Amino acid sequence: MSETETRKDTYHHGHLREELIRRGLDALEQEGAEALSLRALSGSAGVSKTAPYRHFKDKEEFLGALADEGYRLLHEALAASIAPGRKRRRAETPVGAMGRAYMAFAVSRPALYRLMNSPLMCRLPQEYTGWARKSLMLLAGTLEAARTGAEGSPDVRQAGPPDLDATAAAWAYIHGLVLIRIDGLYPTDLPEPDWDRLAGVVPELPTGS
Amino acid sequence: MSETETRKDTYHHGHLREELIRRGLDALEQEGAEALSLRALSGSAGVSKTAPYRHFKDKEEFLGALADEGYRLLHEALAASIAPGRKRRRAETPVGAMGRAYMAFAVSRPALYRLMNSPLMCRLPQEYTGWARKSLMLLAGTLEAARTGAEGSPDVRQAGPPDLDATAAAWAYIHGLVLIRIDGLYPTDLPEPDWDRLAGVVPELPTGS
DNA sequence: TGACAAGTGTTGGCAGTGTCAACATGACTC
DNA sequence: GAGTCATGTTGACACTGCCAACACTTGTCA
Repeated sequence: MSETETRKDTYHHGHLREELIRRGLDALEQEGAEALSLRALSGSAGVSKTAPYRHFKDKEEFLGALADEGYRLLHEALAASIAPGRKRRRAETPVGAMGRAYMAFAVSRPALYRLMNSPLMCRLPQEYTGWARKSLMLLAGTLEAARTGAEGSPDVRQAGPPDLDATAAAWAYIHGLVLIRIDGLYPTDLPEPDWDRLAGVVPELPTGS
Repeated sequence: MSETETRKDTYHHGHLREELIRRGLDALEQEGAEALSLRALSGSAGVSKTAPYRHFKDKEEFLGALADEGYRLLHEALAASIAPGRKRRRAETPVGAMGRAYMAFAVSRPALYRLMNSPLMCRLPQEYTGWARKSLMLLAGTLEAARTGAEGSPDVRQAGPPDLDATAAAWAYIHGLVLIRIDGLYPTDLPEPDWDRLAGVVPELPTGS
């Protein structure tokens, strides 16, 4: 029996839901999303193959729980990147710092990042998309603070209606950048872009019609 | 028997490979990539479940063939968007026209677009990535022509070494924009961005370190 | 023309998956 | 202490990708 496996000595596991999510996050990066199997996960947790169905309606809902946890971690990382006390690179803007933190998160958990941004998300009930929403709003608030010249910690509540097109554009840029990198889409025989620098310079969208 | 099905009257099908690809592209958009099954495809083509394995090593290679065909179509669409005779919107740049064509392609075949940009691509042998490479180079050439002020049809061969970081940035922007749209990631309770406009204004990357 | 080889399609089978219905166990409540 | 409910188990079904062995057709070359 591998040391990563546990055997339950009681009929009821106790924290199966949490353990499945924890093991799911591990397996995601280890084996990839395609290979992630509820049965295998149950087995390694020491419960029967159908035990997960007491906690999740189906596999999709389980993946939703993983994604939600991913967004919680992402939100944490983004918030930390612009925390007041944090030491900054010279001439680094909050938007740039957040872009780099976003990139770092995705690179550290590529399979989870993919899952978090898969079409599955829009089919999920709201209870699984709370952190996703918060993460996007944190980005929007930071962009808005930069646009209106407000320094310090951004607060989306006081900044008035943000420029949502600009938010979408900045999000698109960093999202695309991250995916091209972690999916290995950039041709390997070309000199590799400086991903980290690019993540730090979120381009400006030409305004107008 | 459905009219979309065929029954072969000879032992050998004759054009099974082509038919599988054609049906695969259809099924991809109809049922989604997750539900795409070689067995079901074989069945609807009127051959046995293992017949595809005479033409493709495994499912991944089949998906690679679909993606390659997708990139051929994308290249076709991008090239048409900047063709000399084509009528242009007022004040539309070649880069903008190409961005809009890129968006239109992805929206018309979202599942195929996702497949074309999945991590699978970097595991594929070169014979399946030719059109992908050509498409990216077409984008790079158009960006380079815009950057150096050359008008008319871009030719990556004569433009000298392109600014690959700028290419990666522009690609990232439009790629991210497309994915956020087709994957339905943008919160539905917020006013929807003007995707088509955004696709037409590829932002400028601040130069320098 | 006829033997042979290569290409293509078929059959049966294996291991693995998600999911369901029926049942078992244990913890919590009155 | 009885009953209820959450949680875990067993067995089964339909489905998948893929493999080995076999069958049919076509083309090649003496």
